[in-house]
Amino acid sequence: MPYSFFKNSIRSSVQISDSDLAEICTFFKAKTVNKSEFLLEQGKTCKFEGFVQEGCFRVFTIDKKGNESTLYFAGKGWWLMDVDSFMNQTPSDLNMEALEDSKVLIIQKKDKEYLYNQLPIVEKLFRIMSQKALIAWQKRLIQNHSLTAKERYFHFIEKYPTIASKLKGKQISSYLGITHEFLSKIKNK
Amino acid sequence: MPYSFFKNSIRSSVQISDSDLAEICTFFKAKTVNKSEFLLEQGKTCKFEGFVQEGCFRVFTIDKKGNESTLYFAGKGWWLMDVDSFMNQTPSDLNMEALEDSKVLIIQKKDKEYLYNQLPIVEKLFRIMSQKALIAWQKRLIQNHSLTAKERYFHFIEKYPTIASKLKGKQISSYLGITHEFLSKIKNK
DNA sequence: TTAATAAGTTGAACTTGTTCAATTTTTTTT
DNA sequence: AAAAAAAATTGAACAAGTTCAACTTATTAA
Repeated sequence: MPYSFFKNSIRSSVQISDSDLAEICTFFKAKTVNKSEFLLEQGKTCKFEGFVQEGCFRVFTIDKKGNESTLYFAGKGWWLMDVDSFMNQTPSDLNMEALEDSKVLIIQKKDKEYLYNQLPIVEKLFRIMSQKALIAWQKRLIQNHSLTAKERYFHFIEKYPTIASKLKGKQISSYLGITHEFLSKIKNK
Repeated sequence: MPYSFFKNSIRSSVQISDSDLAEICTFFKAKTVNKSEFLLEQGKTCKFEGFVQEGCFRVFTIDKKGNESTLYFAGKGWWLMDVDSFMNQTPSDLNMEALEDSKVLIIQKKDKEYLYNQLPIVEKLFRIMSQKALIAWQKRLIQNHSLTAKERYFHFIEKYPTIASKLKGKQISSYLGITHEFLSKIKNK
C-alpha cells in the first residue's frame, strides 16, 4: 500500500469517502528524487504539486544579491508546492532540492484542475491546507519580529528535531535569516 | 447597492453566478466600526470573518515582552480574518483596530459553515484567496531576509501609498519589525 | 587513500539597528 | 485656547548581527 500514508495525511485534514480518496490517488504518480537533485528550479514554470513520502527537501530562493533564503524544509508528510508559479504559470522563484534520496507523489497541473472541477472535496482539502499554512507563515513572521536569532534557532531545533538533525548549518542559517558564521557563534556558547 | 463593491471583489477571484453571489451576500451584514474601536481583541475567540468596505484596520499582536507586531493593514477591499482562531475556535492572538471610521461586512462562523456546505464555489473562493495570501506571506518573509530596514520601508510606502499615508510611524515600524526611533532616523536622511 | 572540495570555527573590525532619555511637534481633550 | 496626551525627533552609548579572512575539520571524488 504505497498510498496509505498519503491517504492518512489527507484524512487528517478532511472527511472524505474511500472512493473519492481512491480516485484522487490515481492522479498522483510516484517519483524518486535523489540527494542533491532538484524537483524544481528557479526560472522554470511549476506544473506540478508534490507530497513527500520519504526523505527531505529544502525549498529556497536566491535573491539578486546572490543570498539564499530558505522558505521551508519538507520532510515526510509535507507538501511541495510553488503556489504562485503553479497558479499563475509564471517562472518560479523557488528551488526544491532533495537533501537525501527521496520519494514524492506528484500530480500534474491539468490533473489537479480536473480534480478541482470533479471533486468539490478537493477544493475543501486545499482550502484547509492553505489556511493551515497561512497560520504557520503568520506565526513565523511574528517570531522573526519578536525573537532574537538565538531564540529562533533553539525554537527551530526544538520544533523540528528530526529535520534539523539532517541539515547543514548553512541551510539552517538561511532559514533563520542570519549568516552561517553567526549561527556557528550561537551554537558555541 | 451596498454590495456591488463586495461582489466585484469576489468576481475578481472566481467565476460565480449572480444567484450564488446573491445568496452569499445575504449572510454578510454591514457593521460600522469607529476609529480606535476594536473588531477583535487578543484573548477572545474569533467567530466572524469581515470584508472592509470603507476605512482601514490594523491587525496586530502584542507579544510576551509587550512589543506590538503588525501583521497587516486592511484597507478597502481587504479581508479581516483570524484564520487560526476562527478555524480552531481558540483564543485569538490578534487585535483588529479601526484606524479611521470604517464599514465592514461581517459573516458569522455558523453562516460561513453553512455556505461551505451549501455552495462549493465558496470553498473554491476561499481556497484561491488563501493561496493568494500565502504567496504574499512567503514574499514578505523573503523580503525580511533579503532587504534592510530602509529598503523595506521604501518598498512598503511604494506598494501601499494610500494606506501608508494614513499611518503613524509607530504603526509602520511595527509592521517592518523595527523601532519607531529607527524608522524616524531612516526618514530623516 | 590522497587530493580536492565543502562545511564549520574563530577573531577583529564594521554596520545595522536598539535602548534610553531629553526635547520638540502634533493631536486630542477640556 | 489652553492644557494634556500622544507622536516624532535626536543623540549618545550599546547590543546584535555582518563581513572578511584565516584556519580547522569533515565529506566527497579521483
